Amino acid sequence: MSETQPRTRIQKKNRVAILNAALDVFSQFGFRGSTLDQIAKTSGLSKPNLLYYFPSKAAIHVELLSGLMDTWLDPLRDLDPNGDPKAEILAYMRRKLEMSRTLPRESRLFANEILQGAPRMMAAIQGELKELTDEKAAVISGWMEAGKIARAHPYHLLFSIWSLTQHYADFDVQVRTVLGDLEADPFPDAETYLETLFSKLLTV
Amino acid sequence: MSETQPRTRIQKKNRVAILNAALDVFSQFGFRGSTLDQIAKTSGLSKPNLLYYFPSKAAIHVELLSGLMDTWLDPLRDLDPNGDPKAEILAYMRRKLEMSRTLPRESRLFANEILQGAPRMMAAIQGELKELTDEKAAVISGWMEAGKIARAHPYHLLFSIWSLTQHYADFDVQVRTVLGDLEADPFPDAETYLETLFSKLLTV
DNA sequence: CCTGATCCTGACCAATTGGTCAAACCTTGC
DNA sequence: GCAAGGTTTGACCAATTGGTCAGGATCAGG
Repeated sequence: MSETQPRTRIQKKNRVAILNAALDVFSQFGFRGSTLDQIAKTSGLSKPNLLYYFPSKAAIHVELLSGLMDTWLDPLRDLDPNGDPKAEILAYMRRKLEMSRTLPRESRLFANEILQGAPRMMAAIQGELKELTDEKAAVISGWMEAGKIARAHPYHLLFSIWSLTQHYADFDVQVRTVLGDLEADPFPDAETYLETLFSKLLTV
Repeated sequence: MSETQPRTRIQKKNRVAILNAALDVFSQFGFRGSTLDQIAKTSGLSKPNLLYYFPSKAAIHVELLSGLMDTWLDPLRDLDPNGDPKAEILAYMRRKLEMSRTLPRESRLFANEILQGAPRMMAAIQGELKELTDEKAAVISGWMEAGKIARAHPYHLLFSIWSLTQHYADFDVQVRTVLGDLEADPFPDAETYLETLFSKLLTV
């Protein structure tokens, strides 16, 4: 069944299991590097059974990506034009960092897609993402012109928040290896560091 | 021939052509997502001919990666313990940003490898990269303790330089799309922004 | 407990994959 | 200009790929 709305409890359970397994696999190997057999084995279902719930490998990927963009933009949507400028931007950074901690696979899925030139996400980037970014960049520009925070390129400011926070999900292996302790949690120190970085940048 | 040293001019030319094509393909699709046929077509050689110069697909990938780590660490090696602290760190950031501009495929190849858990690069990360990072983090720590620059977590400072500069290569499509003009060069503004960011962070 | 719908599987398929090989084709140095 | 080695290729192979299908197993409702 290729229906978007699961009809039975079995459908609900298995679709979740498939998407979860597919997220594991796609986020690590990208679309072309992933196979239905890997997803089947990871989900515990048979390959023909995957294709009973989704019409194709591409359909599974699209389903993951289409759900992703919404989640991805949530922290930015919450940036409040009426809040305290510096506090709002720092809170946004913290929400993005929290997403990297709790949803690292989603971050990697996104990174993989962009690395490949965003073949299946171009529309969402040109649409939702660009529109929201334009809107919030304008808000930030307003704050700067009003002298509430220091001047800086608003788009590159947003890029830097994306880059710095997602780095801790996408380059997790590198971060942990360089820090030496594979088990230790790098996020507390990262948060402190990033708070200082942006606090100094934005202080007039 | 799988020899590392090309013996004839034809060998030299074709090995370069193959590695160049492989860099194109691997940097976009990762190891598993790339095929010998793609590399063959991109390089203009036949598939059996590829395998005359390299023993396997994996050997081409390894050759690219082993050359990469050295290039990758060059800018950090040049960080001079005897130079002016703030100027040295800013210059390091500029060198890294310049590498993202001139070697975006290498940056993406690296990103792809790390995203997949660094299966073929773990040794280099635990070795060369960690050692050099430890060494330079100690230098930076020394500068901070001497009051030459403001205190900040030295490792996360380096992570932030890596993350911010590589972002402009790895997420190029997104950056250009959000900025609106696909043709425009985002790097000048990026450099100005990053100079401000790190200048403010490091000023005591 | 029966029947219709849902769910699942083994067997299968054509295309693509990484890789081999013998034979033919070039270069190069004498 | 001719051998000897270097280069290239078409034909081929076994394994893997995404996907199909007929039929059997299981479930839900009456």
